Amino acid sequence: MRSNEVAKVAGVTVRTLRHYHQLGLLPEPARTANGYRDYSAADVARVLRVKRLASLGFPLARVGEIMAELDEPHASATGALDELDRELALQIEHLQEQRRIIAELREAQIDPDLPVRFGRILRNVAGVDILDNPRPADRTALLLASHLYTEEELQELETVVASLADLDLADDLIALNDRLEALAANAPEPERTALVEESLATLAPLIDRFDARNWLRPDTAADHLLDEAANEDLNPAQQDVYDRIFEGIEAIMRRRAEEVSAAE
Amino acid sequence: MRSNEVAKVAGVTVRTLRHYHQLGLLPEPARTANGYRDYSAADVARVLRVKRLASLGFPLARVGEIMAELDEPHASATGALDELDRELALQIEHLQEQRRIIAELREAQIDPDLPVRFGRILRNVAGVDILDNPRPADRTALLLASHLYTEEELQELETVVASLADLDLADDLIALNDRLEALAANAPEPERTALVEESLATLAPLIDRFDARNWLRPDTAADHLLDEAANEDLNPAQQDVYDRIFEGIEAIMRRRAEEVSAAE
DNA sequence: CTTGATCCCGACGCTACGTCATAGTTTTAA
DNA sequence: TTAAAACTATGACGTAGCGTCGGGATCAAG
Repeated sequence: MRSNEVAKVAGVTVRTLRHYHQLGLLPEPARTANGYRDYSAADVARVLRVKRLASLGFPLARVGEIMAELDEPHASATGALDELDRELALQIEHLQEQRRIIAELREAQIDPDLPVRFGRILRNVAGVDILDNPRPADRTALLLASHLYTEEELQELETVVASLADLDLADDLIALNDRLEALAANAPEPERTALVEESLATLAPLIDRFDARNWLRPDTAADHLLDEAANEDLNPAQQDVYDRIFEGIEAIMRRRAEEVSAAE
Repeated sequence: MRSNEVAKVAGVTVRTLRHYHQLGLLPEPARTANGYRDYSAADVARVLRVKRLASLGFPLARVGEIMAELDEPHASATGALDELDRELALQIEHLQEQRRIIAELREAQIDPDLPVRFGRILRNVAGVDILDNPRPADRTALLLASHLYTEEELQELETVVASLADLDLADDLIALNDRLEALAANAPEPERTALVEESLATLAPLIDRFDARNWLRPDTAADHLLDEAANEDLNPAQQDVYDRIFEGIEAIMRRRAEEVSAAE
Protein backbone atom coordinates (compact mmCIF):
# COMPACT_ATOMS: atom_id res chain seq x y z
CA MET A 1 0.00 0.00 0.00
CA ARG A 2 1.14 3.53 -0.67
CA SER A 3 0.91 6.42 1.70
CA ASN A 4 -2.28 7.82 0.31
CA GLU A 5 -4.12 4.52 0.66
CA VAL A 6 -2.93 4.04 4.18
CA ALA A 7 -3.90 7.59 5.03
CA LYS A 8 -7.39 7.15 3.65
CA VAL A 9 -8.09 3.82 5.27
CA ALA A 10 -6.70 4.98 8.60
CA GLY A 11 -8.40 8.35 8.47
CA VAL A 12 -5.29 10.48 8.73
CA THR A 13 -3.31 12.62 6.31
CA VAL A 14 -0.13 11.64 4.53
CA ARG A 15 1.62 14.37 6.47
CA THR A 16 0.56 12.71 9.69
CA LEU A 17 2.17 9.46 8.57
CA ARG A 18 5.42 11.28 7.94
CA HIS A 19 5.15 12.91 11.31
CA TYR A 20 4.75 9.55 13.00
CA HIS A 21 7.80 8.33 11.13
CA GLN A 22 9.80 11.28 12.35
CA LEU A 23 8.80 10.63 15.94
CA GLY A 24 9.72 6.98 15.57
CA LEU A 25 6.16 5.87 16.26
CA LEU A 26 5.85 4.20 12.89
CA PRO A 27 8.72 2.19 11.39
CA GLU A 28 9.88 3.23 7.93
CA PRO A 29 8.44 0.58 5.58
CA ALA A 30 10.28 -0.89 2.62
CA ARG A 31 10.45 1.25 -0.50
CA THR A 32 9.35 0.27 -3.97
CA ALA A 33 11.72 0.75 -6.91
CA ASN A 34 10.60 4.34 -7.42
CA GLY A 35 11.28 5.23 -3.80
CA TYR A 36 7.66 5.20 -2.66
CA ARG A 37 6.94 3.81 0.78
CA ASP A 38 5.28 0.38 0.69
CA TYR A 39 3.17 -0.14 3.80
CA SER A 40 1.91 -3.44 5.18
CA ALA A 41 -1.22 -4.30 7.11
CA ALA A 42 0.80 -4.24 10.31
CA ASP A 43 1.82 -0.67 9.53
CA VAL A 44 -1.79 0.33 9.09
CA ALA A 45 -2.62 -1.26 12.41
CA ARG A 46 0.16 0.69 14.02
CA VAL A 47 -1.12 3.94 12.61
CA LEU A 48 -4.54 3.14 14.00
CA ARG A 49 -3.07 2.46 17.43
CA VAL A 50 -1.20 5.75 17.45
CA LYS A 51 -4.27 7.62 16.28
CA ARG A 52 -6.40 6.00 18.94
CA LEU A 53 -4.05 6.67 21.83
CA ALA A 54 -3.58 10.24 20.64
CA SER A 55 -7.32 10.73 20.46
CA LEU A 56 -7.62 9.64 24.09
CA GLY A 57 -5.39 12.54 25.00
CA PHE A 58 -1.96 10.95 25.27
CA PRO A 59 0.79 13.18 23.90
CA LEU A 60 2.54 11.53 20.96
CA ALA A 61 5.77 11.54 22.93
CA ARG A 62 4.19 9.05 25.35
CA VAL A 63 2.32 6.98 22.79
CA GLY A 64 5.49 5.11 21.89
CA GLU A 65 6.18 3.84 25.36
CA ILE A 66 2.54 3.02 25.96
CA MET A 67 2.40 0.85 22.86
CA ALA A 68 5.59 -0.88 23.93
CA GLU A 69 4.01 -1.50 27.32
CA LEU A 70 0.88 -2.94 25.72
CA ASP A 71 2.95 -5.17 23.48
CA GLU A 72 4.44 -7.02 26.40
CA PRO A 73 2.61 -10.21 27.38
CA HIS A 74 -0.12 -9.79 29.97
CA ALA A 75 0.44 -6.05 30.13
CA SER A 76 -2.00 -3.26 30.78
CA ALA A 77 -1.59 0.47 30.70
CA THR A 78 -3.62 1.08 33.82
CA GLY A 79 -1.07 3.41 35.34
CA ALA A 80 -0.79 5.55 32.25
CA LEU A 81 -4.56 5.70 31.97
CA ASP A 82 -4.89 6.80 35.57
CA GLU A 83 -2.37 9.51 35.05
CA LEU A 84 -4.00 10.71 31.85
CA ASP A 85 -7.40 10.71 33.49
CA ARG A 86 -6.16 12.92 36.31
CA GLU A 87 -4.55 15.25 33.81
CA LEU A 88 -7.79 15.51 31.83
CA ALA A 89 -9.75 16.14 35.01
CA LEU A 90 -7.41 18.99 35.88
CA GLN A 91 -7.83 20.55 32.47
CA ILE A 92 -11.58 20.29 32.74
CA GLU A 93 -11.56 21.96 36.14
CA HIS A 94 -9.45 24.75 34.74
CA LEU A 95 -11.81 25.33 31.86
CA GLN A 96 -14.83 25.20 34.13
CA GLU A 97 -13.26 27.80 36.39
CA GLN A 98 -12.85 30.06 33.38
CA ARG A 99 -16.47 29.58 32.43
CA ARG A 100 -17.56 30.29 35.98
CA ILE A 101 -15.74 33.61 35.94
CA ILE A 102 -17.22 34.46 32.57
CA ALA A 103 -20.71 33.76 33.88
CA GLU A 104 -20.10 36.04 36.87
CA LEU A 105 -18.77 38.78 34.65
CA ARG A 106 -21.84 38.65 32.50
CA GLU A 107 -24.26 38.50 35.36
CA ALA A 108 -22.71 41.55 37.02
CA GLN A 109 -22.01 43.30 33.71
CA ILE A 110 -18.38 43.79 34.58
CA ASP A 111 -15.63 44.41 32.07
CA PRO A 112 -13.77 41.14 31.54
CA ASP A 113 -10.42 42.64 32.45
CA LEU A 114 -11.55 43.54 35.97
CA PRO A 115 -11.66 41.05 38.84
CA VAL A 116 -15.23 40.10 39.63
CA ARG A 117 -14.96 40.97 43.29
CA PHE A 118 -13.76 44.47 42.59
CA GLY A 119 -16.36 45.04 39.93
CA ARG A 120 -19.17 43.99 42.25
CA ILE A 121 -18.02 46.47 44.87
CA LEU A 122 -17.88 49.37 42.43
CA ARG A 123 -21.25 48.50 40.97
CA ASN A 124 -22.70 49.41 44.34
CA VAL A 125 -21.50 52.98 44.17
CA ALA A 126 -24.81 54.74 43.69
CA GLY A 127 -25.07 57.23 40.88
CA VAL A 128 -21.58 56.67 39.58
CA ASP A 129 -21.07 55.19 36.16
CA ILE A 130 -17.34 54.76 36.50
CA LEU A 131 -17.54 51.16 35.29
CA ASP A 132 -19.65 52.00 32.31
CA ASN A 133 -17.65 54.80 30.82
CA PRO A 134 -14.31 55.31 32.54
CA ARG A 135 -11.75 57.83 31.35
CA PRO A 136 -8.36 56.33 30.47
CA ALA A 137 -6.75 57.50 33.71
CA ASP A 138 -9.66 56.05 35.69
CA ARG A 139 -9.25 52.78 33.89
CA THR A 140 -5.60 52.61 34.79
CA ALA A 141 -6.26 53.38 38.42
CA LEU A 142 -9.16 50.95 38.61
CA LEU A 143 -7.16 48.16 37.06
CA LEU A 144 -4.17 48.71 39.28
CA ALA A 145 -6.25 48.96 42.39
CA SER A 146 -8.29 45.91 41.54
CA HIS A 147 -5.28 43.73 40.90
CA LEU A 148 -2.95 45.08 43.54
CA TYR A 149 -5.21 45.51 46.53
CA THR A 150 -5.02 42.82 49.15
CA GLU A 151 -8.09 41.01 50.40
CA GLU A 152 -8.06 43.17 53.53
CA GLU A 153 -8.02 46.31 51.51
CA LEU A 154 -10.85 45.11 49.35
CA GLN A 155 -12.93 44.52 52.44
CA GLU A 156 -12.14 48.02 53.61
CA LEU A 157 -13.15 49.32 50.21
CA GLU A 158 -16.39 47.44 50.46
CA THR A 159 -17.06 49.13 53.80
CA VAL A 160 -16.35 52.52 52.30
CA VAL A 161 -18.69 51.97 49.40
CA ALA A 162 -21.42 50.73 51.70
CA SER A 163 -20.94 53.85 53.84
CA LEU A 164 -21.26 56.08 50.81
CA ALA A 165 -24.81 54.95 50.29
CA ASP A 166 -25.50 54.75 53.99
CA LEU A 167 -24.38 58.31 54.65
CA ASP A 168 -25.88 59.57 51.42
CA LEU A 169 -22.57 61.14 50.47
CA ALA A 170 -22.42 60.17 46.83
CA ASP A 171 -23.85 63.38 45.40
CA ASP A 172 -21.67 65.57 47.57
CA LEU A 173 -18.54 63.68 46.56
CA ILE A 174 -19.41 63.88 42.90
CA ALA A 175 -19.86 67.62 43.25
CA LEU A 176 -16.48 67.93 44.96
CA ASN A 177 -14.87 65.81 42.30
CA ASP A 178 -16.34 68.01 39.60
CA ARG A 179 -14.86 71.07 41.30
CA LEU A 180 -11.46 69.36 41.51
CA GLU A 181 -11.58 68.50 37.84
CA ALA A 182 -12.52 72.05 36.95
CA LEU A 183 -9.65 73.50 38.95
CA ALA A 184 -7.35 75.66 36.82
CA ALA A 185 -3.62 75.00 36.86
CA ASN A 186 -2.98 78.42 38.37
CA ALA A 187 -5.87 78.40 40.83
CA PRO A 188 -5.14 80.81 43.73
CA GLU A 189 -4.37 79.55 47.20
CA PRO A 190 -7.72 80.50 48.79
CA GLU A 191 -9.61 78.44 46.23
CA ARG A 192 -7.35 75.45 46.89
CA THR A 193 -7.66 75.73 50.63
CA ALA A 194 -11.41 76.01 50.43
CA LEU A 195 -11.65 72.86 48.31
CA VAL A 196 -9.35 70.93 50.65
CA GLU A 197 -11.27 71.92 53.74
CA GLU A 198 -14.68 71.32 52.28
CA SER A 199 -13.55 67.92 51.07
CA LEU A 200 -12.25 66.95 54.49
CA ALA A 201 -15.46 68.20 56.10
CA THR A 202 -17.61 66.21 53.70
CA LEU A 203 -15.47 63.10 54.14
CA ALA A 204 -15.41 63.37 57.94
CA PRO A 205 -18.31 60.98 58.63
CA LEU A 206 -16.81 58.50 56.18
CA ILE A 207 -13.36 58.73 57.72
CA ASP A 208 -14.89 57.99 61.10
CA ARG A 209 -15.82 54.56 59.89
CA PHE A 210 -12.41 53.58 58.58
CA ASP A 211 -10.09 51.21 60.32
CA ALA A 212 -7.05 53.37 61.03
CA ARG A 213 -4.72 50.38 60.74
CA ASN A 214 -5.47 49.99 57.06
CA TRP A 215 -4.59 53.59 56.35
CA LEU A 216 -1.36 53.82 58.24
CA ARG A 217 0.34 50.82 56.77
CA PRO A 218 3.75 51.42 55.20
CA ASP A 219 3.87 52.52 51.60
CA THR A 220 3.97 49.73 49.11
CA ALA A 221 4.92 49.56 45.48
CA ALA A 222 1.22 49.32 44.80
CA ASP A 223 0.62 52.68 46.47
CA HIS A 224 3.19 54.40 44.34
CA LEU A 225 1.68 52.96 41.22
CA LEU A 226 -1.76 54.10 42.26
CA ASP A 227 -0.48 57.56 43.00
CA GLU A 228 1.12 57.75 39.62
CA ALA A 229 -2.01 56.58 37.93
CA ALA A 230 -4.23 59.00 39.83
CA ASN A 231 -1.99 61.98 39.16
CA GLU A 232 -1.36 61.19 35.56
CA ASP A 233 -3.55 63.82 33.96
CA LEU A 234 -3.93 66.24 36.84
CA ASN A 235 -2.56 69.74 36.59
CA PRO A 236 -0.30 71.10 39.39
CA ALA A 237 -3.12 72.74 41.31
CA GLN A 238 -5.19 69.58 41.18
CA GLN A 239 -2.25 67.49 42.35
CA ASP A 240 -1.65 69.94 45.19
CA VAL A 241 -5.25 69.77 46.38
CA TYR A 242 -5.33 66.02 46.00
CA ASP A 243 -2.15 65.62 48.03
CA ARG A 244 -3.37 67.94 50.76
CA ILE A 245 -6.66 66.10 51.08
CA PHE A 246 -4.83 62.84 51.61
CA GLU A 247 -2.43 64.42 54.04
CA GLY A 248 -5.45 65.69 55.95
CA ILE A 249 -6.98 62.23 56.06
CA GLU A 250 -3.72 60.72 57.27
CA ALA A 251 -3.45 63.35 59.98
CA ILE A 252 -6.91 62.46 61.24
CA MET A 253 -6.02 58.80 61.18
CA ARG A 254 -2.81 59.29 63.09
CA ARG A 255 -4.63 61.30 65.73
CA ARG A 256 -7.24 58.56 66.11
CA ALA A 257 -4.57 55.89 66.35
CA GLU A 258 -2.87 57.79 69.15
CA GLU A 259 -6.15 58.22 71.01
CA VAL A 260 -6.76 54.51 70.78
CA SER A 261 -3.32 53.58 72.09
CA ALA A 262 -3.60 56.18 74.86
CA ALA A 263 -6.95 54.76 75.94
CA GLU A 264 -5.50 51.26 76.25
CA MET B 1 9.80 51.27 36.59
CA ARG B 2 12.10 48.70 35.03
CA SER B 3 11.02 45.43 33.53
CA ASN B 4 11.79 43.38 36.59
CA GLU B 5 9.67 45.56 38.86
CA VAL B 6 6.77 45.54 36.45
CA ALA B 7 7.06 41.79 36.09
CA LYS B 8 7.01 41.26 39.84
CA VAL B 9 4.13 43.56 40.58
CA ALA B 10 2.09 42.19 37.70
CA GLY B 11 2.92 38.58 38.44
CA VAL B 12 4.49 37.75 35.10
CA THR B 13 8.03 37.16 33.87
CA VAL B 14 10.20 39.64 32.05
CA ARG B 15 10.10 37.34 29.07
CA THR B 16 6.33 37.62 29.05
CA LEU B 17 6.58 41.41 28.88
CA ARG B 18 8.83 41.12 25.87
CA HIS B 19 6.42 38.69 24.30
CA TYR B 20 3.54 41.12 24.74
CA HIS B 21 5.70 43.81 23.14
CA GLN B 22 6.38 41.58 20.18
CA LEU B 23 2.68 40.91 19.70
CA GLY B 24 1.93 44.61 19.93
CA LEU B 25 -0.24 44.15 23.01
CA LEU B 26 1.98 46.38 25.11
CA PRO B 27 3.42 49.63 23.68
CA GLU B 28 7.18 50.00 23.85
CA PRO B 29 7.78 52.43 26.71
CA ALA B 30 10.39 55.19 26.71
CA ARG B 31 13.98 54.10 27.33
CA THR B 32 16.29 55.45 29.99
CA ALA B 33 19.78 56.63 29.04
CA ASN B 34 21.19 53.14 29.37
CA GLY B 35 18.61 51.68 27.04
CA TYR B 36 16.45 50.09 29.73
CA ARG B 37 12.70 50.19 29.28
CA ASP B 38 11.00 52.69 31.59
CA TYR B 39 7.45 51.58 32.27
CA SER B 40 4.61 53.75 33.58
CA ALA B 41 1.62 52.87 35.74
CA ALA B 42 -0.52 52.76 32.61
CA ASP B 43 1.81 50.11 31.19
CA VAL B 44 1.44 48.01 34.31
CA ALA B 45 -2.31 48.32 34.03
CA ARG B 46 -2.11 47.19 30.45
CA VAL B 47 -0.05 44.15 31.40
CA LEU B 48 -2.65 43.28 33.98
CA ARG B 49 -5.43 43.57 31.44
CA VAL B 50 -3.63 41.28 29.00
CA LYS B 51 -2.87 38.79 31.72
CA ARG B 52 -6.47 38.78 32.87
CA LEU B 53 -7.99 38.33 29.44
CA ALA B 54 -5.48 35.62 28.66
CA SER B 55 -6.34 33.84 31.90
CA LEU B 56 -9.99 33.80 30.88
CA GLY B 57 -8.99 31.80 27.85
CA PHE B 58 -8.75 34.40 25.12
CA PRO B 59 -5.86 33.74 22.74
CA LEU B 60 -3.35 36.59 22.88
CA ALA B 61 -4.02 37.29 19.22
CA ARG B 62 -7.57 38.33 20.17
CA VAL B 63 -6.71 40.15 23.38
CA GLY B 64 -5.63 43.21 21.43
CA GLU B 65 -8.92 43.74 19.68
CA ILE B 66 -10.89 42.99 22.81
CA MET B 67 -9.04 45.66 24.77
CA ALA B 68 -9.62 48.12 21.94
CA GLU B 69 -13.30 47.25 22.06
CA LEU B 70 -13.44 47.82 25.79
CA ASP B 71 -11.67 51.13 25.47
CA GLU B 72 -14.42 52.58 23.40
CA PRO B 73 -17.04 54.53 25.34
CA HIS B 74 -20.00 52.51 26.57
CA ALA B 75 -18.56 49.34 25.12
CA SER B 76 -18.85 45.76 26.30
CA ALA B 77 -17.27 42.59 25.08
CA THR B 78 -20.41 40.52 25.39
CA GLY B 79 -20.06 39.02 21.95
CA ALA B 80 -16.48 37.97 22.49
CA LEU B 81 -17.38 36.50 25.87
CA ASP B 82 -20.23 34.52 24.37
CA GLU B 83 -17.97 33.14 21.73
CA LEU B 84 -15.24 32.27 24.19
CA ASP B 85 -17.73 30.59 26.47
CA ARG B 86 -18.99 28.39 23.67
CA GLU B 87 -15.43 27.53 22.75
CA LEU B 88 -14.62 26.57 26.33
CA ALA B 89 -17.78 24.50 26.55
CA LEU B 90 -16.73 22.60 23.43
CA GLN B 91 -13.30 21.91 24.83
CA ILE B 92 -14.80 20.66 28.07
CA GLU B 93 -17.13 18.34 26.20
CA HIS B 94 -14.23 16.98 24.24
CA LEU B 95 -12.21 16.29 27.38
CA GLN B 96 -15.19 14.71 29.09
CA GLU B 97 -15.69 12.44 26.12
CA GLN B 98 -12.10 11.31 26.47
CA ARG B 99 -12.57 10.63 30.16
CA ARG B 100 -15.77 8.74 29.44
CA ILE B 101 -13.93 6.45 27.04
CA ILE B 102 -11.13 5.95 29.53
CA ALA B 103 -13.62 4.97 32.20
CA GLU B 104 -15.20 2.43 29.86
CA LEU B 105 -11.84 1.00 28.94
CA ARG B 106 -10.96 0.51 32.56
CA GLU B 107 -14.28 -0.96 33.51
CA ALA B 108 -14.14 -3.51 30.72
CA GLN B 109 -10.37 -4.00 31.04
CA ILE B 110 -9.81 -3.32 27.38
CA ASP B 111 -6.53 -2.24 25.87
CA PRO B 112 -6.68 1.50 25.29
CA ASP B 113 -5.87 1.18 21.61
CA LEU B 114 -8.97 -0.90 20.90
CA PRO B 115 -12.44 0.61 20.42
CA VAL B 116 -14.61 -0.07 23.45
CA ARG B 117 -17.41 -1.61 21.47
CA PHE B 118 -15.12 -4.14 19.84
CA GLY B 119 -13.41 -4.97 23.09
CA ARG B 120 -16.70 -5.64 24.83
CA ILE B 121 -17.74 -8.05 22.12
CA LEU B 122 -14.51 -10.01 22.29
CA ARG B 123 -14.60 -10.13 26.07
CA ASN B 124 -17.69 -12.30 25.72
CA VAL B 125 -15.87 -15.04 23.86
CA ALA B 126 -15.84 -17.66 26.56
CA GLY B 127 -12.57 -19.30 27.33
CA VAL B 128 -10.52 -17.23 24.92
CA ASP B 129 -7.87 -14.89 26.23
CA ILE B 130 -7.17 -13.20 22.94
CA LEU B 131 -7.48 -9.79 24.50
CA ASP B 132 -5.22 -10.59 27.39
CA ASN B 133 -2.28 -12.01 25.57
CA PRO B 134 -2.54 -11.62 21.81
CA ARG B 135 0.21 -12.65 19.42
CA PRO B 136 1.52 -9.86 17.19
CA ALA B 137 -0.40 -11.07 14.15
CA ASP B 138 -3.56 -11.34 16.23
CA ARG B 139 -3.05 -7.81 17.42
CA THR B 140 -2.76 -6.53 13.92
CA ALA B 141 -5.87 -8.35 12.78
CA LEU B 142 -7.83 -7.28 15.84
CA LEU B 143 -6.87 -3.67 15.44
CA LEU B 144 -7.67 -3.58 11.75
CA ALA B 145 -10.97 -5.34 12.22
CA SER B 146 -11.98 -3.14 15.13
CA HIS B 147 -11.24 0.08 13.30
CA LEU B 148 -12.35 -0.91 9.82
CA TYR B 149 -15.52 -2.85 10.46
CA THR B 150 -18.73 -0.99 9.87
CA GLU B 151 -21.45 -0.80 12.48
CA GLU B 152 -23.41 -3.47 10.61
CA GLU B 153 -20.48 -5.81 10.64
CA LEU B 154 -19.92 -5.25 14.32
CA GLN B 155 -23.50 -6.21 15.01
CA GLU B 156 -23.01 -9.36 12.97
CA LEU B 157 -19.87 -10.09 14.93
CA GLU B 158 -21.80 -9.63 18.15
CA THR B 159 -24.33 -12.17 16.93
CA VAL B 160 -21.59 -14.63 16.09
CA VAL B 161 -19.96 -14.29 19.48
CA ALA B 162 -23.29 -14.70 21.23
CA SER B 163 -23.92 -17.83 19.17
CA LEU B 164 -20.56 -19.24 20.15
CA ALA B 165 -21.62 -19.38 23.76
CA ASP B 166 -25.16 -20.31 22.89
CA LEU B 167 -24.12 -23.26 20.76
CA ASP B 168 -21.30 -24.22 23.09
CA LEU B 169 -18.87 -24.19 20.21
CA ALA B 170 -15.97 -22.37 21.83
CA ASP B 171 -14.02 -25.44 22.92
CA ASP B 172 -14.42 -27.14 19.57
CA LEU B 173 -13.25 -24.06 17.72
CA ILE B 174 -10.24 -23.67 19.96
CA ALA B 175 -9.34 -27.29 19.29
CA LEU B 176 -9.64 -26.75 15.55
CA ASN B 177 -7.58 -23.61 15.77
CA ASP B 178 -4.88 -25.48 17.66
CA ARG B 179 -4.77 -28.08 14.94
CA LEU B 180 -4.51 -25.38 12.27
CA GLU B 181 -1.65 -23.76 14.11
CA ALA B 182 0.13 -27.06 14.47
CA LEU B 183 -0.19 -27.82 10.75
CA ALA B 184 3.20 -28.40 9.13
CA ALA B 185 4.08 -26.47 5.99
CA ASN B 186 4.20 -29.68 3.99
CA ALA B 187 1.13 -31.29 5.50
CA PRO B 188 -0.30 -33.91 3.09
CA GLU B 189 -3.53 -33.34 1.28
CA PRO B 190 -5.66 -35.78 3.31
CA GLU B 191 -4.75 -33.98 6.52
CA ARG B 192 -5.71 -30.65 5.01
CA THR B 193 -8.99 -31.91 3.63
CA ALA B 194 -9.89 -33.45 6.95
CA LEU B 195 -9.27 -30.22 8.77
CA VAL B 196 -11.29 -28.19 6.28
CA GLU B 197 -14.25 -30.54 6.42
CA GLU B 198 -14.25 -30.88 10.17
CA SER B 199 -14.09 -27.13 10.48
CA LEU B 200 -17.02 -26.61 8.18
CA ALA B 201 -18.99 -29.28 10.00
CA THR B 202 -18.30 -27.68 13.35
CA LEU B 203 -19.13 -24.23 12.04
CA ALA B 204 -22.34 -25.34 10.34
CA PRO B 205 -24.73 -24.42 13.14
CA LEU B 206 -23.00 -21.06 13.46
CA ILE B 207 -23.19 -20.39 9.74
CA ASP B 208 -26.90 -21.07 9.85
CA ARG B 209 -27.35 -18.02 12.00
CA PHE B 210 -25.47 -15.62 9.76
CA ASP B 211 -27.09 -13.06 7.61
CA ALA B 212 -25.96 -14.04 4.12
CA ARG B 213 -26.03 -10.44 2.92
CA ASN B 214 -23.19 -9.52 5.23
CA TRP B 215 -21.01 -12.27 3.87
CA LEU B 216 -21.52 -11.76 0.21
CA ARG B 217 -20.76 -8.05 0.07
CA PRO B 218 -18.12 -6.97 -2.44
CA ASP B 219 -14.53 -7.03 -1.35
CA THR B 220 -13.35 -3.87 0.27
CA ALA B 221 -9.93 -2.47 1.01
CA ALA B 222 -10.60 -3.45 4.60
CA ASP B 223 -11.02 -7.10 3.59
CA HIS B 224 -7.71 -7.17 1.79
CA LEU B 225 -5.99 -5.68 4.77
CA LEU B 226 -7.58 -8.21 7.07
CA ASP B 227 -6.57 -11.06 4.82
CA GLU B 228 -3.02 -9.83 4.76
CA ALA B 229 -2.96 -9.53 8.50
CA ALA B 230 -4.47 -12.94 9.08
CA ASN B 231 -2.11 -14.70 6.69
CA GLU B 232 0.97 -12.91 7.81
CA ASP B 233 2.60 -15.69 9.78
CA LEU B 234 0.83 -18.68 8.36
CA ASN B 235 2.74 -21.29 6.41
CA PRO B 236 1.49 -22.39 2.94
CA ALA B 237 -0.49 -25.35 4.26
CA GLN B 238 -2.17 -23.20 6.86
CA GLN B 239 -3.04 -20.56 4.29
CA ASP B 240 -4.42 -23.20 2.03
CA VAL B 241 -6.67 -24.66 4.72
CA TYR B 242 -7.71 -21.22 5.85
CA ASP B 243 -8.66 -20.20 2.33
CA ARG B 244 -10.59 -23.39 1.69
CA ILE B 245 -12.57 -23.00 4.88
CA PHE B 246 -13.63 -19.52 3.86
CA GLU B 247 -14.43 -20.68 0.36
CA GLY B 248 -16.61 -23.33 1.90
CA ILE B 249 -18.43 -20.81 4.02
CA GLU B 250 -18.99 -18.57 1.03
CA ALA B 251 -20.32 -21.47 -0.99
CA ILE B 252 -22.86 -22.23 1.72
CA MET B 253 -23.82 -18.57 1.86
CA ARG B 254 -24.32 -18.34 -1.86
CA ARG B 255 -26.50 -21.42 -1.86
CA ARG B 256 -28.64 -19.98 0.88
CA ALA B 257 -28.92 -16.65 -0.88
CA GLU B 258 -30.15 -18.44 -3.97
CA GLU B 259 -32.68 -20.44 -2.02
CA VAL B 260 -33.99 -17.26 -0.50
CA SER B 261 -34.36 -15.47 -3.82
CA ALA B 262 -35.95 -18.57 -5.35
CA ALA B 263 -38.49 -18.72 -2.53
CA GLU B 264 -39.49 -15.10 -3.10
C1' DC C 1 37.38 45.79 41.52
C1' DT C 2 34.99 41.81 41.37
C1' DT C 3 30.63 39.47 41.88
C1' DG C 4 25.79 38.75 41.42
C1' DA C 5 21.60 40.52 39.71
C1' DT C 6 19.43 42.83 35.72
C1' DC C 7 19.13 44.66 31.24
C1' DC C 8 19.31 44.28 26.16
C1' DC C 9 18.65 41.45 21.79
C1' DG C 10 18.47 37.27 19.02
C1' DA C 11 17.24 32.67 18.47
C1' DC C 12 15.99 27.81 19.32
C1' DG C 13 12.59 24.57 21.66
C1' DC C 14 7.96 22.58 22.40
C1' DT C 15 2.84 20.10 20.10
C1' DA C 16 0.98 17.99 16.15
C1' DC C 17 0.80 18.51 12.38
C1' DG C 18 -0.72 22.26 7.90
C1' DT C 19 1.13 24.26 4.14
C1' DC C 20 4.14 25.64 0.60
C1' DA C 21 8.11 24.70 -2.63
C1' DT C 22 10.62 21.79 -5.74
C1' DA C 23 11.20 17.74 -8.36
C1' DG C 24 10.24 13.08 -10.05
C1' DT C 25 6.23 9.35 -10.99
C1' DT C 26 1.98 7.41 -12.00
C1' DT C 27 -2.61 7.64 -13.60
C1' DT C 28 -6.09 9.42 -16.46
C1' DA C 29 -8.55 12.09 -19.92
C1' DA C 30 -8.35 13.80 -24.52
C1' DT D 1 0.21 9.32 -27.50
C1' DT D 2 0.46 13.11 -25.03
C1' DA D 3 -0.55 16.46 -21.73
C1' DA D 4 -2.80 17.37 -17.57
C1' DA D 5 -4.04 15.77 -13.01
C1' DA D 6 -2.85 13.38 -9.02
C1' DC D 7 0.74 11.22 -6.07
C1' DT D 8 5.22 10.68 -3.67
C1' DA D 9 9.50 12.37 -1.75
C1' DT D 10 12.38 15.68 0.91
C1' DG D 11 13.06 19.96 3.22
C1' DA D 12 11.52 23.83 5.70
C1' DC D 13 8.61 27.39 7.70
C1' DG D 14 4.33 28.52 10.64
C1' DT D 15 1.42 27.98 14.74
C1' DA D 16 0.73 29.67 20.78
C1' DG D 17 2.88 31.30 24.60
C1' DC D 18 6.25 31.77 26.39
C1' DG D 19 11.03 29.00 28.68
C1' DT D 20 15.58 28.93 28.15
C1' DC D 21 20.10 29.50 26.54
C1' DG D 22 24.01 32.72 24.70
C1' DG D 23 26.59 36.89 24.51
C1' DG D 24 27.39 41.47 25.88
C1' DA D 25 26.48 45.74 28.73
C1' DT D 26 24.90 47.92 33.23
C1' DC D 27 24.06 48.41 37.97
C1' DA D 28 24.35 47.83 43.25
C1' DA D 29 27.06 46.08 46.84
C1' DG D 30 31.19 44.29 49.28
